[in-house]
Amino acid sequence: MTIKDLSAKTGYAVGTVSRALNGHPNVSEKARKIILKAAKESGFELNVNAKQLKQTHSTNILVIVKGIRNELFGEMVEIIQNLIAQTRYQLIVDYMDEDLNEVHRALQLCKEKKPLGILFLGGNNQNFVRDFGKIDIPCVLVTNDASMLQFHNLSSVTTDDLAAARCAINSLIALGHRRIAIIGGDRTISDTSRLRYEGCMRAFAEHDIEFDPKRDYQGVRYSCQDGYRATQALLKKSCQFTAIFAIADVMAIGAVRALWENGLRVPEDISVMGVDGLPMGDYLVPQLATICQPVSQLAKRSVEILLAAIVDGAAACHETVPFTVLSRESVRSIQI
Amino acid sequence: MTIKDLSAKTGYAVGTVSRALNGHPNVSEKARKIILKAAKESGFELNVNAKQLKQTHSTNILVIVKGIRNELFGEMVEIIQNLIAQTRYQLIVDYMDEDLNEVHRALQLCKEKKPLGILFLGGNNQNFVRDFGKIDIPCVLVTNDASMLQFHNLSSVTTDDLAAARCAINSLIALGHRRIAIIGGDRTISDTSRLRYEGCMRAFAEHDIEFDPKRDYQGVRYSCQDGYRATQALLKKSCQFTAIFAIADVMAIGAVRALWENGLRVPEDISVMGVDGLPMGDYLVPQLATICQPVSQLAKRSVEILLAAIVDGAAACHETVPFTVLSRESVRSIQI
DNA sequence: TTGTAGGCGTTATCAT
DNA sequence: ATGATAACGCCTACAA
Repeated sequence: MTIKDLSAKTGYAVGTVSRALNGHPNVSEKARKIILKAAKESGFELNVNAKQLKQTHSTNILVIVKGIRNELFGEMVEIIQNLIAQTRYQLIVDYMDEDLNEVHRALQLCKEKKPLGILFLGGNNQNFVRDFGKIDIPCVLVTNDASMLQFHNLSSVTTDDLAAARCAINSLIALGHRRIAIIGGDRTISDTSRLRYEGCMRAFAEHDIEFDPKRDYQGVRYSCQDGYRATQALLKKSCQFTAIFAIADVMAIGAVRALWENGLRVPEDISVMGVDGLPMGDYLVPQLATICQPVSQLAKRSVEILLAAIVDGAAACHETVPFTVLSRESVRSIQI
Repeated sequence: MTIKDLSAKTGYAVGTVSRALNGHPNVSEKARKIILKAAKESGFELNVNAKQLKQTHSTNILVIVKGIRNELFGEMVEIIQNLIAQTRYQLIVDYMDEDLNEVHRALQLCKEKKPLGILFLGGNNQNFVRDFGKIDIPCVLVTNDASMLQFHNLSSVTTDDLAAARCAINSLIALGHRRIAIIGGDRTISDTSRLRYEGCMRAFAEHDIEFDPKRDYQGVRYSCQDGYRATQALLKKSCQFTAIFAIADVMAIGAVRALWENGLRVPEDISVMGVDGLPMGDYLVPQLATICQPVSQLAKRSVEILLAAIVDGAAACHETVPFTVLSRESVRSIQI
């Protein structure tokens, strides 16, 4: 079943059929009705490949999600879906492995889907430096700052990772903590990990607190298990710290367990703080203190910025949306 | 950049270029080398649309994942990736919304990608009953039993949801529990929810335990928040139960919190058991008792069955892989 | 082994 | 408003 068959069936030429099916103007109400009815009756669907092969531009907006397992991205995709559904554009969501190059993927999908713009959820600045030049449609990098990259068509919307970590540490310091252990990520791979580490160091420096990374820092992957192991390692080296700051909630969850197994209670003996604001954190015992990324705002601003660029040709811009400190049960004051 | 350009560049005809690029036989070693080199140098990539438009069959295997948020599926996709990577096939993963029709989606993707077979991760039997007849390639439905459907090209690999729930209840009964509250899902929508509920009823019946669904059952959605709310509702009606069985770990997590807020400790006052075997369950305090789905086995058998059908034309079959009871800290014996 | 040419189903550009 | 027709980039007979 092709538009040719539909053309034969209705008596209209293929061109008219195509226009009717695509909602183009210059089709009489009568023709449109007849053609749409015939299409529906025969269960006809446009051949995507042929369509995309021929089309020079679409009304597609592309979201490339790097890291399927990231819960925040799941939430954001949903919000973006809803936002785009209210426009005349179509959203295409593409999930890809964390270890592949998202810019290559984007390039490929540009050829294939001819999108008007791209939203990158997660990404590695290095990949952008190398290959983004070949992309010429408006893009927004979400959760990674791209202001340094200076591409005229690449915006970014982020929370200030450095400030967030600094704020977390500061809030612990304000509660009287001086020896704070840190569970981080791989700073050589992840910009976020690097910035959060940097933020911690900044906070320590501001309060003249000496921090010994050899003793009080572990760099691991984003998982409960790694948070657990990191904490075991920290405890083995020294258990003089009064708080742990983990740069991801899942790590913090593992940390709480490890502490518990070593006879240390949270927050009575040790305070624990995470980052992300996972919905689940609210339901743990104790509730997990965390720095909450404003997921819906990130999504909203990203879409707005992308649409402005697509519709009005707005220039690239780089925005920061504010985080919030959720000081919940897993931290306590040790002020005298 | 098209194969025409490549043809001009290398002096070979487009036909030869196409054959070389696709690893077809009847291309001289010399030609292949020259063409591949030219392609690499110019960063050439085949136009997917044109290719798929023309192709009558591919070496694609398709995975349709229904429910992005399901953590188990995330794990399974990874395993499937690795398994397929060792074959001569290419894996295409498609994530779709929980509330859309996966068989429609499959039909669409069949036209577009011309896959040799499909793996459905999650799915609703009703959708299959209605529309699966139009699909004529081997398929495997994972985590939903399709034996009743009797399609010659639809296999299924499942854990026995009914038996799993029955086993969970039985294990609680064995520990001395008689009044067990249940947090379930929507039985009208989800086969899994229905079967698990059924399993619970079976266990109660076998032990001559009366179960009052009005009092001790709540049907909600799969989330911490819903588990929390369901538990609040249960407690409001009666707090005579000694255990809660939640048909998903995330619900169980919410339940623990709700109990705690009502001054009830787990497992001292109330035992809590979930289903799924989320990795995180191991790191909670208390560790969450659960029925563990054998994710890697589900994935492995599914792939094996699909490949057997594709390669050898093996008949459809319906397999059950065994679950395991993880009796962890969140349950305790109340035997006298 | 290599070249040639037709066609996949659609959109887009003309002309009507 | 509609019709005819030329691409889009590739694959695949078939011919050489």
